[in-house]
Amino acid sequence: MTTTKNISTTGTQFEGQPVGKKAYHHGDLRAALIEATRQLVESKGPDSFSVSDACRLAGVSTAAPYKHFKDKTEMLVAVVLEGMQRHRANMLAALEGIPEASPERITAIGMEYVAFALNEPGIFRLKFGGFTDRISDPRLEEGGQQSFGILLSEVAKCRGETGITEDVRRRGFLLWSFVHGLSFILHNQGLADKGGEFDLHDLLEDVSERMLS
Amino acid sequence: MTTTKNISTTGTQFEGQPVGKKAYHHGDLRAALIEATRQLVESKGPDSFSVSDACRLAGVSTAAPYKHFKDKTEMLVAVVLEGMQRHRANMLAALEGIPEASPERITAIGMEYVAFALNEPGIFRLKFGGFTDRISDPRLEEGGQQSFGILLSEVAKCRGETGITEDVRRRGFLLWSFVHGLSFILHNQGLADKGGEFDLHDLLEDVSERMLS
DNA sequence: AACATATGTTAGAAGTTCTCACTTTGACAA
DNA sequence: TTGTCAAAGTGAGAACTTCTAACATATGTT
Repeated sequence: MTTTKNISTTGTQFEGQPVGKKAYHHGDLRAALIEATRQLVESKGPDSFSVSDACRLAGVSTAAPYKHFKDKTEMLVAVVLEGMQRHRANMLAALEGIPEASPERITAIGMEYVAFALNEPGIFRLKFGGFTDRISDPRLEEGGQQSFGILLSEVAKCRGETGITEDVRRRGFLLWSFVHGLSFILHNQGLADKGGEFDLHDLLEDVSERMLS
Repeated sequence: MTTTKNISTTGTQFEGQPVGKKAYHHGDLRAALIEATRQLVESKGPDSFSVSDACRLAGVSTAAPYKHFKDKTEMLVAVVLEGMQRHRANMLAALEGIPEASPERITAIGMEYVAFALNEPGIFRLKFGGFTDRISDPRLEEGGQQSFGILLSEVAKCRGETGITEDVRRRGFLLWSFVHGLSFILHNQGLADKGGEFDLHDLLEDVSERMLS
């Protein structure tokens, strides 16, 4: 540690902050730590993530995070919650421009679901790989319900229903199971062996139609 | 640590071992550690598993495992491999007595797959939750292929094919995705919310028929 | 019986999470 | 403008981890 003067590495430096001098207070350490955690989870994998690594990346002492998070778990949960929001936003965006009540909308949701698993495997694992199993956080619960709700509403429209009937829930559940499993398999195996030979869009279209008829 | 004389807690004591006196050598520490690891993974969850806990449970020093396993990861892999063998055996056993070339055989495999996820959630998570992603062990690879092979062979028979055609592989892959996703969802949520309202056997039967026709 | 090998043990290095007492800073009231 | 307080940093260290190194003790082969 040779530098007492130091150029900020965060990019979130406040305007009034003199450049070339390290601020004692960070500005927005919470956000910086979440971003550092996200990066590390993606690059090293959730298992290898350590709070100390995140501190090193953010350029603060190892005690600093505990002013913003209860513990390591809460840091990871924060990253998951942020990821889920992006995931939902992506799925909604994927529906833009696709005719209402068409199975293609279901396919589009599935494509986006798989894309998230492949593009952000670290967060996907944290969210669905069991890490959250023993954590009862209403925000995690609620986020999952919302995502499922998007799918259910599309299924209802495709089936010509106005509400979420039991039949809609059942078909939605089956579709969700399939897309979830497909995502996990591709996520695990990186398209290498099983499944890699098939066109993703074809598979999703196929299943959407089978499940809606 | 008050006892120098100690009754073996492992149940795998050798016959010649005088009862009431702790042996310096364990007898089969490798197996005992695998069993301890399995128990802890199921009771505390894979994330909370520590080698030291396993040592305490097996009644040996924390350095002992390293005579049998390269590191912590290798201990967990050993547990996964043993679990996969049981999983395969269960699936094959579930087929007994079910008429050949009937979709009910596919359903039976699915039921067993889900049962494993619910009965041995710790191992299920280790195997499929991403832990093995960065581990390239041919035995893990091979085990997965074998399980998938069981399904493929049943699909082929149902479709009246003699070999594993592309159509068979495609249907098998779709079925597997579904069952895998279903297992994961039920595993995560313990049947609590989504999906718990439906009869498992019905769902599997439904999907098997949709995918085979 | 003796020796080589396998399989234990203790001690400890390096790294982890998290707490505690302390310091610095920004904000706001007087 | 200035004094004070709360928020948000710091360093030190306790308790735990994984894993290594050096040593001790059984086992089985000759």
